[in-house]
Amino acid sequence: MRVKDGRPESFTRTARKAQIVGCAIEVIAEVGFAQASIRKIADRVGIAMSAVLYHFGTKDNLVEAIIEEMYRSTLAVVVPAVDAETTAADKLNAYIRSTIEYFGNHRVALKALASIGTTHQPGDGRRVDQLGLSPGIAEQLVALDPTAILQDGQRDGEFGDFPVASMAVALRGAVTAVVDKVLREPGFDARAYGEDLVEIFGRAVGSSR
Amino acid sequence: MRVKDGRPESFTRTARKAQIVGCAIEVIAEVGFAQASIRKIADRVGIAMSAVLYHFGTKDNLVEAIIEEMYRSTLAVVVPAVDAETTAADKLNAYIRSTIEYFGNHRVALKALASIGTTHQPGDGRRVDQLGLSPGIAEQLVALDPTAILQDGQRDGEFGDFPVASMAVALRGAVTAVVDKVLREPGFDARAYGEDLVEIFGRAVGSSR
Amino acid sequence: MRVKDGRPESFTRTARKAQIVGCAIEVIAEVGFAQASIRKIADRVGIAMSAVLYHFGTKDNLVEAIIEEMYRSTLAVVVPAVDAETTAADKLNAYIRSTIEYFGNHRVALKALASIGTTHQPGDGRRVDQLGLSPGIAEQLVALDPTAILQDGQRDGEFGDFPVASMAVALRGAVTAVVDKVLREPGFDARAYGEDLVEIFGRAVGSSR
Amino acid sequence: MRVKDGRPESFTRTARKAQIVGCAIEVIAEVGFAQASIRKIADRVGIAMSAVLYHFGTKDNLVEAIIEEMYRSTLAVVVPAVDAETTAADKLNAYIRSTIEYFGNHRVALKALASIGTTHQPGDGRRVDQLGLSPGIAEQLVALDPTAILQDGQRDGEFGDFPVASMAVALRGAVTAVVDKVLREPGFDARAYGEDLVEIFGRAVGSSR
DNA sequence: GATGAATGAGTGTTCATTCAT
DNA sequence: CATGAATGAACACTCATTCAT
Repeated sequence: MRVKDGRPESFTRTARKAQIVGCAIEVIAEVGFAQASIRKIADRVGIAMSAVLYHFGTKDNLVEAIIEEMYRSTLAVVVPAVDAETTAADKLNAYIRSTIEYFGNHRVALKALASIGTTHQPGDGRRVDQLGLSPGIAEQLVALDPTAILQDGQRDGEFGDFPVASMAVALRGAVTAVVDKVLREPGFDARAYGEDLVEIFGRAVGSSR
Repeated sequence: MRVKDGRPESFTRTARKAQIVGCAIEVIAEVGFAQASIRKIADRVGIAMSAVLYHFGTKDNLVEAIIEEMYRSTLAVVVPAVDAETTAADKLNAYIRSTIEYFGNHRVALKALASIGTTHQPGDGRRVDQLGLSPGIAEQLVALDPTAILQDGQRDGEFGDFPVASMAVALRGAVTAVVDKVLREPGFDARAYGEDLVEIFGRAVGSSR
Repeated sequence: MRVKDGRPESFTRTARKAQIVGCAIEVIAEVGFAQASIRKIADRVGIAMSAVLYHFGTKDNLVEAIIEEMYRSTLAVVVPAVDAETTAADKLNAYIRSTIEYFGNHRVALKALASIGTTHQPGDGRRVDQLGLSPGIAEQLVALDPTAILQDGQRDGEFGDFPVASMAVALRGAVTAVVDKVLREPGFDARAYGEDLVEIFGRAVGSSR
Repeated sequence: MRVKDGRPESFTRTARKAQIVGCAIEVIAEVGFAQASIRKIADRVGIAMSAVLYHFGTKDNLVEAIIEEMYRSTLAVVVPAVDAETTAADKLNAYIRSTIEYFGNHRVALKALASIGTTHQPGDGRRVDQLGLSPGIAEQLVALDPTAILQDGQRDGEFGDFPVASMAVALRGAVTAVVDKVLREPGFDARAYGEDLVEIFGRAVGSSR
């Protein structure tokens, strides 16, 4: 609607939008999504409430921009880390370590995302996990699911026998648990927990190494 | 409020409150906490909006009652199951199985609770995880943390060597992951996942059995 | 939604709603529908803006109530007047006189209705001329169309030969024109205009009288 | 504004303004005046919203330009048609036919004008029917009032006896009624209705022809 | 015990207008 | 000539809460 032609956004505009997204994440993390009104977000940026809507048109669009930004930054950390390894075991460990490292470094954004995830209901029919999936993002997103790594490891005989699907669910659950921990206990040592997970799941998959 | 003396609540009153709590859980699960207004809850019960407030005084109080009810019903399933067993390994398995069974059977309530957990912000200073902790509940609540079981198993030589704290976090994460699964995939087989978890964590704790 | 059972509205409620409808008509007539906000209407009544929405739920509902009220009061004047006559010529004259008399006496309401008619766009798919048609109203509404009278008069030989459909359109146009006149020229003598119309259209239909 | 000296508008400028007026008419006809924002109009033209204001300074000015344009085009059709005739009866018929023909051919513009007429309220004190009266227009405007024709016809004995003022009002009402018809019933045959009006009012004025 | 009426604070959104470039 | 950024006022609507009955 706002985009009449294919011309890319101006630099100024992109910067402003990034600034707004950043402030929105902070506000949501602090007061929760339900209490994070556009006005409060605008106040944090230091602009008028209508300026936020000028840039995003809708609160839904702003939320989508936030989610997309979260995907982008997560992938930027996890994908290179996993791709740098060759064996399944090393990839699995890289997955665990990089994810947990990211979680440890982005507590505020995570808190915001968690709040959005369970609270927000998009105006169009979409579910909240269908937001932010711009073309570039969607194809990379499989990288955040460890299922492929587990399958490869089993096929190549690197790992022992275990139910892959359940192992993947358990692994993602154990990794995601760090978010809660990190939010509730500011002093929680995410890195150490990551190392422990490497050991625990190393044993669970029966790594032959 | 209105309870000037120590006289316990009348039966009618208790029943009404339970009914309201039940409907509130349903509504919250369906539309999310942020959209679950007192009016919608009252409509579901079939009474006037002000009747809800007559019973609970405040929305915060209603939320607290919901959370307390959730704790109570969870504990009623998990505690007996764990207590029925004697060895640490059996207790651990009972913990996993009963928790997951409960999660599988109370999807609606879980959805509501998840929505409350990340959305609600009590009017008084308290955090959302400090709600619903009436005296009877609080002392039982350790039962929902597997740390004790893991420690006992290690002390008695039933389990091998592993970082207890991290294992507990991972275990709770893996168990809790079933909530997401169950909410997103209506056909998800929670029981089977529970059995897989028994096997996976059996190996992870190096059960000498 | 608000109506849980079939119980009719309380007297107080009905009176309040009528009062609001009345004030809304005044405000719309004065500033035009587009500028007639709920707040301004509430201010005129002397209640809070949210009280208006408490009673009508939606601005659309309020508009519909206004239109229904207009239909009701118009019909209450025109229908008895026409029914009191027997010959087609007398019915035609009664139609012209009663309609114009009503228009002369309800300038404010007419102005409001005219503004609504061309400005308002209901939120649901309906067109503005489909609003306010509660069962009791809809069936009486044909009485506001002179076509039947013209046809009867022609069939019975009371009137001469003329194109009925076009005559009906012209007649309604000539009658409705009084609204503009009356609104623009406060001193306009509607009654005299009505008598002139009786004469003009008497000649046009070739009344054999 | 910006026109410091008496220099007339440049050709480009005039063309742009005409283009904007044209698009504005379309948009207003489609969504109604109340919903026709400057942005939507600008989008239709394919220019920036602020460009519209650059040309007209104010929305009120744009509206005035629209109304003036409507007057101009109506007069361009009706005036020559009436002037081409010599007798009062012929002038009357030419008035009816040309007006209705114009209405039949400019439904979109009429819809827009009708919406403006009842919705718009100019910022300065003026009424909406005082807009668009640039010097050239104002003096010609009497041509749209059939009163003079009726008077001449009566004076010269061409017409019979009837109340001139009321006849003029009725005639304009009957003619204007075609606008409603044409807007509501896309298939309405305006030309045939015009011929019927010629007959009906021919009889009503007692044309001695 | 329970209700209907009413309220004030807050929500997202639209809009005409201004201004530096 | 024309634009994009920004604004403040207004809008319809939702909500938890109060209170007399």
